[in-house]
Amino acid sequence: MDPAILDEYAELVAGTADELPGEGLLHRLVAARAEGRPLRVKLGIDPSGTDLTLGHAVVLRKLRQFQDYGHRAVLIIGDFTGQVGDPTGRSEVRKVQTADDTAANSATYLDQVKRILLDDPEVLEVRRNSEWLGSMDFSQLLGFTRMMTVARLLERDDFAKRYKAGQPISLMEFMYPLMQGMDSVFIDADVELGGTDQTYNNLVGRQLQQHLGHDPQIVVTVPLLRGTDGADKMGKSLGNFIAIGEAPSEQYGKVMSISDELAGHYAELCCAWSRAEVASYLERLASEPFAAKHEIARRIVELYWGTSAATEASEKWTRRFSERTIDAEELPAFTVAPGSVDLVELLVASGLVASKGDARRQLTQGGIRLDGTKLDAESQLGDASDLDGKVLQRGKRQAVRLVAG
RNA sequence: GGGUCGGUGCCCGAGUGGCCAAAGGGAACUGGCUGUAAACCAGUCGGCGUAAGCCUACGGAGGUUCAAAUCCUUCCCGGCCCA
Repeated sequence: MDPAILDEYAELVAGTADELPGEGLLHRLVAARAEGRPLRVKLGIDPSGTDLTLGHAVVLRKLRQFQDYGHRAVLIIGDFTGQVGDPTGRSEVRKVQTADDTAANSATYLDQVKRILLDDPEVLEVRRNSEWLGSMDFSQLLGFTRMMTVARLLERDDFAKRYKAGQPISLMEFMYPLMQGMDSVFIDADVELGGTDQTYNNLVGRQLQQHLGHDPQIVVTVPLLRGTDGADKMGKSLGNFIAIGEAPSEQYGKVMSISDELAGHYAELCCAWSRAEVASYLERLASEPFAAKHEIARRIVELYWGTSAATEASEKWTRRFSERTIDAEELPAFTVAPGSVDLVELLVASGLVASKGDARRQLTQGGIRLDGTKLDAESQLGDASDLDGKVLQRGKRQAVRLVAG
């Protein structure tokens, strides 16, 4: 066998969680090569939110890798299925979205997706599943429903739990995996990518294709990226995310604050590195963790904002946190009303503390600094004009630049 | 439809007339140590007040009582069992 194909295969499955069936991708690569065609690699996205995070980026990067090898990414915007809502991992019936919601969301999604994928019609095909699902008639639908059994649908963990617990499962939700599978049929997918939480849905696609006598798609899943807290998967609702559109210094700082152990995980999933690069990174991480964290922070910022932004973010970080000098220009400004200033009230007004009680607590504990000098509850600030340009800080991370009003 | 158990602070969870802003754990925040890592140690963790204290809070609304998260009525929501 052509060693180049083996190598391509190895890169494509690097950092993935599962390949079903095992080595299926390799065989499909070989077959496609023999036919002189690229693979059609499907990824469905659910237009339910707006900001893409590094978590979403994992699977998009994997898709991009396929593009880099000349395969065709078929991105499916679930504008139709989005109105149903993916029941995956849900313990209750989900609210439906309106067509307007999904339309607005998918536009912002696409903008962001194109920061990762190659936006070239040769290797990118964007489809909306309303295209085929929206106009399907009832008899056609029944044709598909015959290919799936209730028992199999009930195997799904979340459905099984809900069923057992006597919680409602709407018939509409029940149809969801089937709809996702139909997408694979309609766009004729060779491969479907997804997070490990999508394994079941993706396998349904295989089953439908098989019933119709098509070559069933290979299912490749990627691990779910853990959030910056290292505990749960990265998610917007958990507040443990890094958005791909976030400012360079924010991204840099957030990456620096993750645990060492997580850095390896991010290196594999967020950096678009080859196997060899990841391996050598892991070595550096073990011997020189701090430097290695800088390296990964830099890499991630670079991917979304470019080299010079990454350099700048890195320098800023060092000034701020290693040398402990605060670059006032970078901080949000807070305008102090003229006249004499009450410290506690200023802290509350600036949003650094949650309440006056909180302000006093922080003062007692030495958490408040003005231009680097610790303040206490007795500290007098004088007049607003004396504060102009000074930096008021809570703890290590939160600070505002004061401006006399 | 019947029975039964339950709904407590960001989350889990104890409390079953006063000693309850409510045990304990987790999360979070601050300090120390550090590499804005982890681990560890210390403090804080409803609001207002320097404080005494006041206010808000134990699913909702009423009531009993000097006093209710705790008792009663009613309503809403959930689990389990039966039909």
